[in-house]
Amino acid sequence: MGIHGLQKLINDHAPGAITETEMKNLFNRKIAIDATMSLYQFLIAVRIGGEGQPAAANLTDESGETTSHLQGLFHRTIRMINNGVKPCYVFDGKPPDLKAEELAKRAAKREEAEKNGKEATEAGDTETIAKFAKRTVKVTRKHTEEAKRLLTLMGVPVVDSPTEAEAQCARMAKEGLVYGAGSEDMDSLTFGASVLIRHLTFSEARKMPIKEINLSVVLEQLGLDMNQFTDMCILLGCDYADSIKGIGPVRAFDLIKKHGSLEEIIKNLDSTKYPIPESFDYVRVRQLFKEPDTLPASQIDLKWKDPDEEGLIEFLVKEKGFAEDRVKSGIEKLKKSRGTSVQNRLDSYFGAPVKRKLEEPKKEKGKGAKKAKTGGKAAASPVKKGAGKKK
DNA sequence: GCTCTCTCTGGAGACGGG
DNA sequence: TCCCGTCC
DNA sequence: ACTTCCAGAGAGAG
Repeated sequence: MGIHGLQKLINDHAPGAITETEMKNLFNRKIAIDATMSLYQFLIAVRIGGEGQPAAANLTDESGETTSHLQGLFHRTIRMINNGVKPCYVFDGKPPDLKAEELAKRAAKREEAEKNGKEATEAGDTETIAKFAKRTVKVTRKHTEEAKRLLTLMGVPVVDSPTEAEAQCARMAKEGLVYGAGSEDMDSLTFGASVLIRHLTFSEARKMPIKEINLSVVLEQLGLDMNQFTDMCILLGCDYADSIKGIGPVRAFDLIKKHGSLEEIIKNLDSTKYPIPESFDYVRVRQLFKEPDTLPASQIDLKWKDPDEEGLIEFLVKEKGFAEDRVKSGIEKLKKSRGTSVQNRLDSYFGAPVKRKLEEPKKEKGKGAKKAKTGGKAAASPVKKGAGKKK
């Protein structure tokens, strides 16, 4: 997924488009997130390492149904909301035709893995079973429905995209419905997202910084318009077409600057030196990036609500076997964060004074590590960040 | 010297008790 | 603050 | 998608 080498090209030629943001810059920001990608990650990652464990070592409820996606989604979403972010999750619809080839490849791979897994099961080879389990991971309709139910109970809006969620997120950002698209995929920019936010899954300070990439600055600093940028992305290599051997980031950028469009580039390219691959239907790919089948902002209504406490207990604790105290503490974080966010919005609307009573130093029980969000702007920058950096 | 390709490396969810 | 067992 | 994938860094080929 993504555009090959685009991150580096932007690093090199449009560094001003990249901002390392702090959490406060995302406070009250609405961000559209590809839900399917997130669920996939959780299904892959949230597992019990299986020495002697049964094969599919996901977290499960009593009846053996997987709950890894719910566990991951619940906590990650709480984390974001707890930091003032307003996430909405966008779900995939039908994939575009141009992706059929790519999807067929993936399906074949999965089938092969399933076959191997089955043979291992018959042989009772638990190690091999576990090995192939991760390759057969697939986000099912059931996972999706459960994720939507959970998010709705949490008061988080969900959006159904007609086609690719990534394209829908981009359009929502483009049309100003949200601040940006939260994704690791650079093709968000090719789909026209005004702002792409990478490494949003901030795990406190121990992880990578959050990076914002601003599309208009990218275009400005590269000296390209959006059509030229799109053509360059196709040249770099995307999910929907093969790339041309021998054309990398440097030549792609050069060529688009020189000729302005793929038509002109191909016309002027030495085809013996750089043969055009057969499946290089750049006209259709260009069209797909430019006008993907997505909903306009006017047809989407985003509302963040208070969590349904009873509903969450019923779903997560009674049906899915989550620990009640953990779910309750999660709900408390949601309620508290929402209160803060509403309060803050009213404050800024009415020009309220700085003084507030929300200065509880303990954001979590017992852990004073995080800076208490005092009302004043005491320049309370967490200075102690770059601690254990040994390398 | 420049550019692409190859190879190697490291990291890949989140929580929380100790 | 980090490590690592656990989350379900 | 961890028996993989990706990004970054450095070496080497054209």
